[in-house]
Amino acid sequence: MPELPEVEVVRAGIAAVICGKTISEVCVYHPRSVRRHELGAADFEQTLRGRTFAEPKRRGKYLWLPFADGDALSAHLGMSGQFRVDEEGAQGLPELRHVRVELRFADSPMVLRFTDQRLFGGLWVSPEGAAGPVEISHIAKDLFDPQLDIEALAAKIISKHRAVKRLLLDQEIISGIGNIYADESLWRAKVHYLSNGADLNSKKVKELLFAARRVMSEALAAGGTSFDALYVNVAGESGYFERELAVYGREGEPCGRCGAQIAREPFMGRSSFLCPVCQVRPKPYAGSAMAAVRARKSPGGSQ
DNA sequence: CAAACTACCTGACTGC
DNA sequence: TGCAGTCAGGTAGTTT
Repeated sequence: MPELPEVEVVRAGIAAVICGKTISEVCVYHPRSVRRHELGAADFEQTLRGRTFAEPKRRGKYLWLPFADGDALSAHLGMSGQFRVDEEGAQGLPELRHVRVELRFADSPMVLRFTDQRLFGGLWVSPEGAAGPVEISHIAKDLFDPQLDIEALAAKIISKHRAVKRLLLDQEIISGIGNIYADESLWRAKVHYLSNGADLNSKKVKELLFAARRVMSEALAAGGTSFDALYVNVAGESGYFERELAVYGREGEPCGRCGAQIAREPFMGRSSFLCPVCQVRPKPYAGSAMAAVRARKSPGGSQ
């Protein structure tokens, strides 16, 4: 499940090998992987030939690989997308399953493969996208972006009457955070995922954002989080941050701070892991929809 | 207009 | 052994 640290590991891995290389051949094996390329798979293959790669970029979980001519190859890994770099005809490689797109180069025996079991990810060409594809202009800056205005971000979060985990996961508010690092950040800052943005003060929100930046920095240094073969770097290797996770995937294990059992609760159609002691559940709003339902069921009753 | 909901996907796993 | 059902979750498009 690639989030910002995993995508950055991939970006750096690609950057180390494709800068200055010129594409000679492109094969699309599954049209869904290029569904965001509006002119279709054949055009995707044809238009990429002869392009020369410059320095790969990233915002949040999106990647774009600029070309020397000002266009770019954009990418999102979705749930299971991977880039793999191998030598043509290399021996002893494990069979790559779910190869969707292959790129070969005029000046190198390297093969760049995009693999994706679940097809949530994809590639497309962004005309004049070298400085930032227009298709991702709605995506907010991420916590590693030196241009990020943390005060403005904190103010935006505090202005929202929505659960803070929804806000962390909203890529139009702050990008790069997915389910794993959201839960880890909330645990570190001792904030319950159901807390409303408006429940928090600026100091607490910034504490949460700094926790998120820190946990993702640590994950990046460890090569990312790998639960299974669904996330690996461009050489097919797993990251080591899974063992450092405090709550995610640790239902029933003791909290590293207080010893209480880590809980798992359904939220937004996925799982939220938290320490029910360190992270105090907020009282429901008197005016919330849930409070209205309770009031209707037990008129005059109090919570 | 903001917020919430749902379709898109495949493989691993569970229960009968 | 087989098979239906469940879960994993990021994004875009649709509905409320």
